[in-house]
Amino acid sequence: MTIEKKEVEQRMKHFETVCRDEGIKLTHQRIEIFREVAHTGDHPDADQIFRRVRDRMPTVSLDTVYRTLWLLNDLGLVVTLGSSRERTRFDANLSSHHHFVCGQCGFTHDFYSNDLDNIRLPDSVGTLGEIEATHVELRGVCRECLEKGR
Amino acid sequence: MTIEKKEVEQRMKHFETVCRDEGIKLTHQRIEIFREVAHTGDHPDADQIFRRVRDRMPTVSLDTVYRTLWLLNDLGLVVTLGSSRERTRFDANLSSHHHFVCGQCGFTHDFYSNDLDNIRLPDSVGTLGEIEATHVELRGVCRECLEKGR
DNA sequence: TTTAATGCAAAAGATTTGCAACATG
DNA sequence: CATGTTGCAAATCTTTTGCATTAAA
Repeated sequence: MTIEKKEVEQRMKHFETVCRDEGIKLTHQRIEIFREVAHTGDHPDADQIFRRVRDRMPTVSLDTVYRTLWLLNDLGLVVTLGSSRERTRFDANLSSHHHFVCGQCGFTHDFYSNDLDNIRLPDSVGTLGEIEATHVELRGVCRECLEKGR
Repeated sequence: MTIEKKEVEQRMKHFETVCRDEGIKLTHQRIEIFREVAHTGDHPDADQIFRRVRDRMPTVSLDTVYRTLWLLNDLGLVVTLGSSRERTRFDANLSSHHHFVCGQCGFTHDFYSNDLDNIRLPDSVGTLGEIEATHVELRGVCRECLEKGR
């Protein structure tokens, strides 16, 4: 799943702006690593990102990829997903979206829904703290696995 | 957070029934490990469970704890939570509930809501696959962290 | 008694860190 | 030029595995 060129450019611009504002140096490595995450919608993990970036930039190291990804996460430029047992995966899609997770193959598909973005929460949650984001996660079996299973 | 005695007993009963039905041996270790998860509501990780069980059963080993927890998970007796960067945590609360996760301290509070259990999903998700469970995750900052921050 | 489960110790992964060399602003 | 960043290699931390011993049914 590839992100539209226009969207990728927008994400790159935003990334550069945030780095400048924060006094973070724009190194080749960081640019290529962010570009890699920004232009895919398939939630790669650190190792996958490492391999893909290495194709274009053979000297890059895995630990730089890790350091950069967590930096991007701290800067709010990427988000992590992936539950406990699997590796951490990264996503540069910052617009409000929800997830359908296949319990069989682990694949996570994004989906959008205005209704879900605006769910009404029970008053009781106000006691727990301040809510910043609401995220719906559907667990199930994806079409591909359903077909394989039969 | 401690679970009511009655509820714990119910969980233990269910655990024993499932094990018998599946031909899984009811060893001391398994009983104590499940009891430990069943009687707490604070989502402990494998190591915490190990330490707590070891207090009562000094010979238990960490790998047995892991093996048992994943077995319980496969049997549908516990559920895992905890996102990528943190250790896997375990929960024996099987009734439909949702989570409030504090982005600061990582603490996950359970909460209940009939409305959320029955959210209406957009038709489009039908194309993704078969949905088994809907789970709402709220991200924010918990009361404790809010107070510390100020 | 038979088969599955445990404990131990060692292995395997994934991720992180210290430090000298290097590139960015 | 000063400082932050990288690459390397080694360390760390969590989780898993092989195997001989032990315990449940």
